[in-house]
Amino acid sequence: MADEKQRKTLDQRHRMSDLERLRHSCAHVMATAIARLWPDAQFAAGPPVEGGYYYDVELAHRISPDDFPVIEDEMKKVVKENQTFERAVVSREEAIEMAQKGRLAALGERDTPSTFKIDLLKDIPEDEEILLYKNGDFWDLCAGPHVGRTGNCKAFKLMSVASAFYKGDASNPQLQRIYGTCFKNKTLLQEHLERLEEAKKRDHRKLGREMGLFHFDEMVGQGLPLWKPKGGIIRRELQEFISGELDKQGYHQVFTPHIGKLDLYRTSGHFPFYEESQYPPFAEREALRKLGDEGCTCGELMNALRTGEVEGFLLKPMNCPHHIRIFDSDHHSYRDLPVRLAEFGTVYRWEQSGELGGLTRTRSFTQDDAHLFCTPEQLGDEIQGCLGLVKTVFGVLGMTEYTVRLSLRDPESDKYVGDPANWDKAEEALREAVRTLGVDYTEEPGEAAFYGPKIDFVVKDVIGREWQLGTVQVDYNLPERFDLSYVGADNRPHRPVMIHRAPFGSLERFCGLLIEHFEGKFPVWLAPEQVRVLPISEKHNQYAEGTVAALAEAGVRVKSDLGGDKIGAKIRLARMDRVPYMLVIGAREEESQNVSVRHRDRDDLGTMTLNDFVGQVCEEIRNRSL
RNA sequence: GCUCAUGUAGCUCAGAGGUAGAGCGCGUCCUUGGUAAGGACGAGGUCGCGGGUUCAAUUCCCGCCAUGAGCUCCA
Repeated sequence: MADEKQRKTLDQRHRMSDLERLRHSCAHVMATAIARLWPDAQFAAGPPVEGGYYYDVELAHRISPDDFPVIEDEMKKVVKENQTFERAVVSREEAIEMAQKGRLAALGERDTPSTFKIDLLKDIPEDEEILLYKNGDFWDLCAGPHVGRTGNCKAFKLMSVASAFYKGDASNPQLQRIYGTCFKNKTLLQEHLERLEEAKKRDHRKLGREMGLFHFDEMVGQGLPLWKPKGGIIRRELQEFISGELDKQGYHQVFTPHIGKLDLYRTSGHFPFYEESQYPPFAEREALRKLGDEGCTCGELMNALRTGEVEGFLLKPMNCPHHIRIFDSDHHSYRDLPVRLAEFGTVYRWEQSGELGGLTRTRSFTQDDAHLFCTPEQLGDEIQGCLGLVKTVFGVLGMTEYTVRLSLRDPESDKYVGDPANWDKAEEALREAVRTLGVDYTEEPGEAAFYGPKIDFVVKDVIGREWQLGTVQVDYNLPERFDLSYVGADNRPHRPVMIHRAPFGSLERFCGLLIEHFEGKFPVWLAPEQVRVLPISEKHNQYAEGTVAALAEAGVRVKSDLGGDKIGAKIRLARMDRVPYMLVIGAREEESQNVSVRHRDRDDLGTMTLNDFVGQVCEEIRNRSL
């Protein structure tokens, strides 16, 4: 697996774009500057990444953003010196000798060897040649390629410093990772920095607070979102939208408790296998009392829960076991299949504290979950149905910026359960379905769940992080573990295949990305407040209230601003609240029984009768127009 | 979970070893104004929580909690 990844990066290096080549070269310029400032620096890897580059360094001095100007000044000198990037092919022995003398990723020989470079050398396959690059006195182990001269790195900036485990392994030491970016010229760099600033304004955490959509409360707990009334409206609208689609596609909605007996999860295999990422189980009161009387320790209690000696309950980390028990509560003939059970199911997972963030990663979240039980023959059609649903959902919301990932098993690994022949069938069924979908997709070997392959829809957030939203997963494992069966045409029992699917994935995460996608400017059907009525003076408050009543009667979410502000201020406020429609009401409107319509983005839409406006807005809501 | 940073009014932030300030928001009053900010006055803070150093801590030190970035993880 590590080799696989290593190989991939190597491949990518040889296929670098011009910009990546420039950024990769800038990483060397930065390393040169750091080596001048701190000669004891030990460098690991320094590749280009989306938006820039980084270089990992081990250094006694803790680099902070305060050091950036100093490093950048030194980098400017290196750029000004306009050193040539020279490529050298050396023997393995020569490379190792240089590394032993501390000569790699350094400006001269040192007392200490270039430890990380020695280790990286070991990872280069025997049949591959060893490449070094040098600029000035700075030699580095590097497959390249690079730009011609350091003078090409004209427009760069150091962005941030963080830490990263060496080779991405949490058991390895942590290095300081310094991020920078580089562009062909200063204008492009400036534009990039402005884009980043703009993007931050769309951050769902910022907008969520400003717009009063959700709240995280220290007293409630980390990663446990509270949906406020306005966010609640968005969530409810999304659920109603999905429910409508489910009805069309022959799903049955079910409701299940938020907890289940540990035995349920022992059978599914999730306990104690995923114990570390679950809220701890709780024992029955009687059992606790008895163990307490016996002077049992917490450790002993946990062990007893693990072995099943003491029965306990778990907050549900997923909905599948409950749905499986619903399926299994009836006898099924092949004529009944597929059975499609759906639920907006809230699940609880003990995510690592450092992983939590806004709505995108939480400890309680609600999946728009469903489990389909079908015959092996039905699998292909059912997958296509699921993918179609995901595509429909994304389409209605205008989310076109997604990538599709087909996650397959790693044929080398033994972590996967089930019959390889079934895996082949499932992978082929998914591949076939995603092709039919007509979108670009990437195949990712080794990314499958342990119980089956899957297709994920992935969307980026404002700072470029990728998040999995919609997912369709094939599962041969759980039907086996729960010994599910249906009666076939041959009157004999057969094992159904299960599909797990969720178009949104998690409502929390989806809403987070949706907020960023719309910049808080939701389409009318989703907007918490759809229309605001703005009387020009208090003389028209009564007519305004009548207008509000008429809209509310028609099912429109409407409010009025009856305060003493001037109309300009009221408009400003409504726009900042991102209300789609504003109705300006004054003497002229009251006289003619009309309303003046203004849109948050399209400005003045002219005057029309209240009835016409109600008709238009209701139509827009009904169609879920964008 | 790890590394680093941050935590001051509802929000955005300034500040200094001697118990606090701005803008916005909020409240009251004046203004009744035609398409992105009318005016006056006022209320609001145990300076995240708990220890320590000090005559004195919101400020310095330690621990915890929370948030952010990155890494690791994600059934």
